[in-house]
Amino acid sequence: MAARRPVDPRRKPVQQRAQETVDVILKATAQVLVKEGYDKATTNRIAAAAGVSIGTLYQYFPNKESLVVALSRRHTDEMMKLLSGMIVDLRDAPPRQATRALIKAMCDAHAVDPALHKVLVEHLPQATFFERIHDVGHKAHQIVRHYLEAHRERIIPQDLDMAAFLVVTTVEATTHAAVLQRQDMLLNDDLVDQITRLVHQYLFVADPS
Amino acid sequence: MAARRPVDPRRKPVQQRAQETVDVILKATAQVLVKEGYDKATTNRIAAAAGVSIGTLYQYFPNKESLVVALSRRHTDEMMKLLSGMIVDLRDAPPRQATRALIKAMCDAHAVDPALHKVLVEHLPQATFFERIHDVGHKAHQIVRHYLEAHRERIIPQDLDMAAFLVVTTVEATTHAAVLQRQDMLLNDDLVDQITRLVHQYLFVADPS
Amino acid sequence: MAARRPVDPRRKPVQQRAQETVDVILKATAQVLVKEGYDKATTNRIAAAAGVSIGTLYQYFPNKESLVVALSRRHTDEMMKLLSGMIVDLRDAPPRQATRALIKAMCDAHAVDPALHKVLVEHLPQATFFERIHDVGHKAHQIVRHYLEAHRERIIPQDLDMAAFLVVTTVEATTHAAVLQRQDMLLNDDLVDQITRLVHQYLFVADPS
Amino acid sequence: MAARRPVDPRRKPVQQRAQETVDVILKATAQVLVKEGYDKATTNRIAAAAGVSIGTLYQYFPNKESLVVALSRRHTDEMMKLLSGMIVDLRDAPPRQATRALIKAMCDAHAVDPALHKVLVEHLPQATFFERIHDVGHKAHQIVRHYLEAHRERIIPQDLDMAAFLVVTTVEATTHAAVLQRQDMLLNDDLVDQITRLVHQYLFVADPS
DNA sequence: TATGAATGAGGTTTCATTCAT
DNA sequence: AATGAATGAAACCTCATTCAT
Repeated sequence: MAARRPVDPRRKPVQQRAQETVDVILKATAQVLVKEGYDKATTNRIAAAAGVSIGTLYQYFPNKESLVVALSRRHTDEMMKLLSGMIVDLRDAPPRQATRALIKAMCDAHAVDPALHKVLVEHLPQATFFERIHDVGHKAHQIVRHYLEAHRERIIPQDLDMAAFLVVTTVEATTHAAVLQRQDMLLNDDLVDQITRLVHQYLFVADPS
Repeated sequence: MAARRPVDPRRKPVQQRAQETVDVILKATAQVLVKEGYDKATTNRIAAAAGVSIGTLYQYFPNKESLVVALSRRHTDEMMKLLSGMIVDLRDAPPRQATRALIKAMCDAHAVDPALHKVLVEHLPQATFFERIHDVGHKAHQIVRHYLEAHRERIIPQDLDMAAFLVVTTVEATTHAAVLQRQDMLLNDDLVDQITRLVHQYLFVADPS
Repeated sequence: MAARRPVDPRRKPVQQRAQETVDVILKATAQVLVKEGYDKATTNRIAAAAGVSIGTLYQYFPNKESLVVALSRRHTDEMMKLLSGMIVDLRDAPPRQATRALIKAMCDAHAVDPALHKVLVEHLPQATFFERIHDVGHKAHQIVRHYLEAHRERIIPQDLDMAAFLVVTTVEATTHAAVLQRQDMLLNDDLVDQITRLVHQYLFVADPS
Repeated sequence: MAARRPVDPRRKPVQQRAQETVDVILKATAQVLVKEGYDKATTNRIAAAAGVSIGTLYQYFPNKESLVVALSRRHTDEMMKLLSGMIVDLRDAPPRQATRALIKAMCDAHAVDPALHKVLVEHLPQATFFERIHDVGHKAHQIVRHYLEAHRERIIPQDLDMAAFLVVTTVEATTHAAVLQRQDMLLNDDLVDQITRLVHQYLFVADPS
């Protein structure tokens, strides 16, 4: 097994100014990643975009990977925050509202920075990848799984694990694709309504709710 | 607009031996891409894996990108062939069979070489990407769209374009994810059954079929 | 038209040390060009001769051609400086002195670094070539042309343009050849005297001066 | 000293067809050298231009240099032929006619293939260079030198060697430059007249001839 | 004799990273 | 803390040349 390289920030910025520098560097990283693509995102270009010297960049990040990892942490933290709100709402909500809440939350989460999300998903090395980005999917899977178990009596599919897998995959893919390719569909609630019906009819027995 | 670099093969192999060499190089490209990842897939490594000299590689491919493009053409051609079979089956099939056929075909298409498919999807430059890989999705979208229009009277969703988008995205994402992450689910027909029901209930009014 | 590659220096050195490095690299370029010839003057060899790493060389020059172009700019600037001095001397000088001044200036200009001059003249791509090196000849042509017009009444040839062409070509070729092949002839003033008479008798009607 | 590589043709073509092949290859070499420049004149490109395979080219020429050398031999042979005619004419001609003949011959010689001449002069390695191309200048120098000695009593310059150097350099440079840059001047005899007077007045004491 | 596939040394160039200032 | 000059391994790619067919 290859030796893992350090990915943690090199030094904790304590001063106000230093914290701002880190912020500027990460913002520049995101911008360059999205605008120029992963291959063109060299450390020198990022430093230039941030308006700091390459030396300064290496004061805070020991290598290029650590930059991307730090950025992905920030990004997934934001997505997670939105999904966490959902957990609370979901707990005891009736099926249709729960489904809607899941989809809404997924839309919001993917709307944080869809282009950056795409680049990060595609280019983070697998290890780091699972560690952070896939957490979003993984967390969603667990939430859904628990919900299904709690409402087992109303659920059509027998295999709850497979059902959770299908639901999460479907919701994630459709919201992600919509955000990336069909932003026009997000202007009103039609798309959310449709996905809701797609999932709801699959999961739940007919119900007057 | 940035100048596009050439991606077309440099010289058509005329001798038998040369055709074999091209084949060996592309097979090595696929292997290295999958096993080592895009960034580690250097032309020298590919040439070594193919057992030819670096010069031989450049006899047939003008640059690294052209290698990947040629490989993606082969790959998408194979996927397309499987999807094309579907068109015929779909034409006049009743809803449930048509849905099943779509999902089966998608599963088969993604099963061609899922790991390679993932690398190609993630790393092909956008322009080339849309030209070939996305063709698969695009073609599927059109097939489904036509089918929905032909059976409009039985379809629940009003917006057929959105419906086609949701169905294709869902089927593609779930089959792709299953192939990549949950190959255990593909051993029997359970997953296909589930996806079929997911899509069928969404699209079609209840029917004794 | 083929796309021109960049030839301008990549980064303006701001620190003292960097300016010295650029200087060292250009000096090494000249040395290697002269001693080894154009084809053997690889960037690696130049970097080695300069005692810097290949990466340092590419910090300041985006490609090999830009190195040669920068060097030719330096070289022609020096030659031009010497010719510019001539303009002043020539203005109102009587024929014989003017002729002598022209030849002297040409000798001095070609003596700057004759071996380098030869390599540059022979290998610079045409576009760049005309832009800089040929400027020397072009400038000389215009100076002579103006002088001839100003003294038309004493000039034998009718076609002043052709006369200027002949004079400049002759003076340039003879001084250049002398500097390159017959440096012994430059030890005293004999050669300059001879060229002076060659040109003077051709241009001017007999005169007691 | 570096070991000299063979430059002689590898095998004397004996059959009719083989002789034609050699001819085609050399013509292609000249064409590519002139149209594409020395650097772009690769052996593969030359073979392609000649319509033969690279292997065939190497049947007749052991390496690239030998190609260029063979071409330069052909070229200088043609130029020499034109100059040789001059020798006879010159022998006992009176000064003005002799001068004119020299200049005419030089014009003719440089008109053989001026663009090719330029490429060859600039790129042939020095050793080969002096051996063949400079022979033209050298031969001209000797002819002129002999003529001057034979007519010493009418010659103004004392140093006949220097005079011959000046005359040959001047005539060569002006005819060469005219052929390359000012072909319009060659349409009538004006230029030849002017060069003739330039040289004649320099060399010879006034004479009623 | 002719072919063209194959070779690989060696060229140009990039970019993550270090370190003296 | 910040700078930016310097590094060099390693990437991409070319082209003179060989050799099996």
